[in-house]
Amino acid sequence: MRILQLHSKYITYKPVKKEIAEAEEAEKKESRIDDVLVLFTAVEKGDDETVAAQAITQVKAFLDKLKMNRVLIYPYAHLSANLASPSLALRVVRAMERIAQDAKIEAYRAPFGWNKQFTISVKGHPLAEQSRVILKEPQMQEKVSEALKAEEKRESSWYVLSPDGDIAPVKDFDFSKHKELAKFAEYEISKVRVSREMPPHIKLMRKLEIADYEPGSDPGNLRWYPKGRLIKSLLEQFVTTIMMEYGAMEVETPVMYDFHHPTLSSYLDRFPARQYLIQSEEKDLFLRFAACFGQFLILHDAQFSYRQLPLRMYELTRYSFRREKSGELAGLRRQRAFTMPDCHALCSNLEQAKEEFLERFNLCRETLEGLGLSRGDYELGIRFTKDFYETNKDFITSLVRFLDKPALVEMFGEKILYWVLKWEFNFIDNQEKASALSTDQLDVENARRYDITYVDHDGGRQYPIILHCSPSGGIERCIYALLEKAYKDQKKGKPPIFPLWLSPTQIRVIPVSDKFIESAEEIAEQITNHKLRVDLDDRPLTMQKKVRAAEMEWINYVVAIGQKELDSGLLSVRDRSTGKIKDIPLQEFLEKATKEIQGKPWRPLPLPTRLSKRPQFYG
RNA sequence: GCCUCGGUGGCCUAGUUCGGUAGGGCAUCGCCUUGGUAAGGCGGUGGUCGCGGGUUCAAAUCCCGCCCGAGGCUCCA
Repeated sequence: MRILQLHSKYITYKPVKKEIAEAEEAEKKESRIDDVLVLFTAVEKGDDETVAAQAITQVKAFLDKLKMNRVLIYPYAHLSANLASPSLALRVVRAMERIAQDAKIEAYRAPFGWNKQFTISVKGHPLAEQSRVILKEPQMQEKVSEALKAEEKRESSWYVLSPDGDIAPVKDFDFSKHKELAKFAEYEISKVRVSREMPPHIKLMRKLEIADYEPGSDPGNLRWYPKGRLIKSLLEQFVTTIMMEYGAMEVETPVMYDFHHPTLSSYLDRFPARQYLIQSEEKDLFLRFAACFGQFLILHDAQFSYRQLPLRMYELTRYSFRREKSGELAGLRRQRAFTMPDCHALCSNLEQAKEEFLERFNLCRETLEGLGLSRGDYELGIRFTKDFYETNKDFITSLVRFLDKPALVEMFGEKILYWVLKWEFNFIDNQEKASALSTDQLDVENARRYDITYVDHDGGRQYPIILHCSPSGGIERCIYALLEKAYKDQKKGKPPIFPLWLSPTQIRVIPVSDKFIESAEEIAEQITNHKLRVDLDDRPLTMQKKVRAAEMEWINYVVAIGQKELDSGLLSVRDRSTGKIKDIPLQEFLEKATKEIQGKPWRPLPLPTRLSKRPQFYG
């Protein structure tokens, strides 16, 4: 028996004419049923009442889950090429109706054997559309055991792996010195959280005029204000530079792909509900959710041999699209359109892959360090198959040793996805939720799927091992982590602050009265010449108020200009990180600030230098 | 998508229990003040109380539907 099950707002149907001699008697009149689970049902050879009962049991379970109780059994032959005889089929659908009514389900049935006209409105939630195949008992057992096996495979167990190689089940590990790891384990394993607050970073992303929700778009597609665009752009530039230095070749690939492309569709079949779909002329297209597609298609067509391996390819995807469920979207933590650096490396064999993997692990650590997240700010999660661990213990432990703190481990009985080893750096936020930043995977499957081959020593074709890495994770998510970290600092009594290189305004010059605006402007110009982002508060406000405004914007250095400075030649610099005011010569201050941002990308101030000329985007 | 809670000038918020002229603070604009490191003073503009419908003499307030947000569930390359 095959059932196409549709949770519908309503269905209307009207018998038009009898199709077969055995058709039931029915009136040619339209029926309408609201809020109903429609079961388009095809009865196949070998089905009987036990199959009908089995079908209703499954449907009942589903109804309970959706808290509804109304079904329409709609005989629909087109689902199967192996139909039962009409007389048997009629018997079976009648049995379904009866069994359903016995189970206290409000059951309706469309007449059998008629050509019917119908209109249906299907609800949009993920469970609304399902198909079922129900087989007779003996075959079913086989099916069930297969399903069970699949279930077993999916089962994983949790451990903590220490730098010395000790691996202990999570319940036996002493977390007293590893509070953040405990939170991570809690989140990953039990996923129990209670929070009624708005995530702090969402308030901050608005208050600091970084980004905001865009009501004119789809949820999870953000608008970026000038300051946010600057921060994001600096991070993008930073990560891209690291990738180029690592030896990756930067490419750019399309954001949309043919839904029916032979190679892509097999990959896509595994994530049918998660894409944005668009139509153009006759084509069905989907928006990419990572850079894999474009890079793999390039690599499929490219010519290369073992001599060019490892081969590294990189793209900063602006954007990657994932149509996450609306309830899962949260500010800068998770969007439907996000920016992800994605780097693949093709390796000739496991040995080379392992070496490459370690190099990238270190690179990821440096990347996070550079953007202001140190070892203490994230937790390592490692996932692998049992087999892979058994044969590569030292290698896996070496990852943990690199970071020099225990990692949470998820071990799988068998390979269920395309990778055998994967790790992530996870940031734990103020609500004790964990989000992956950097990640790398060791993929032993997709080269075959995409038919990516290299020429080996002997001239034969080989499938490479593919590593998939995002050195920083989503760029938006990096900003989320920085904001949440700042909020953590604030709770501890430290001033929240950005690393200097990421601050939209690094230095603010405040004239103590408007007599000094001109002198302040001259100072500001000198600072700008040193590639520092400086602005000037020329508004007719009191000095105190301007200082307050600067502090609320998280500006790293505030420089006051008045008669005193002009006389002494020293600058009066307020340092946000310490709250102290120091009088130092301009040159010395410039050297200090320049040193602080050494080696990091720079972009000019994204707003008018004079505050009086600026719009207010929020608040 | 489901369940729960919420939505009041650009921002924060009082008022909703028990229906009766929407009130305050910040920001913005104007005037006074020209200042020394986290809020100087006075005055003005700005709201069909998320949207649509209903009940009522009367709705921010009660009822229904929808939109948006948060939390939970589910899902998560």
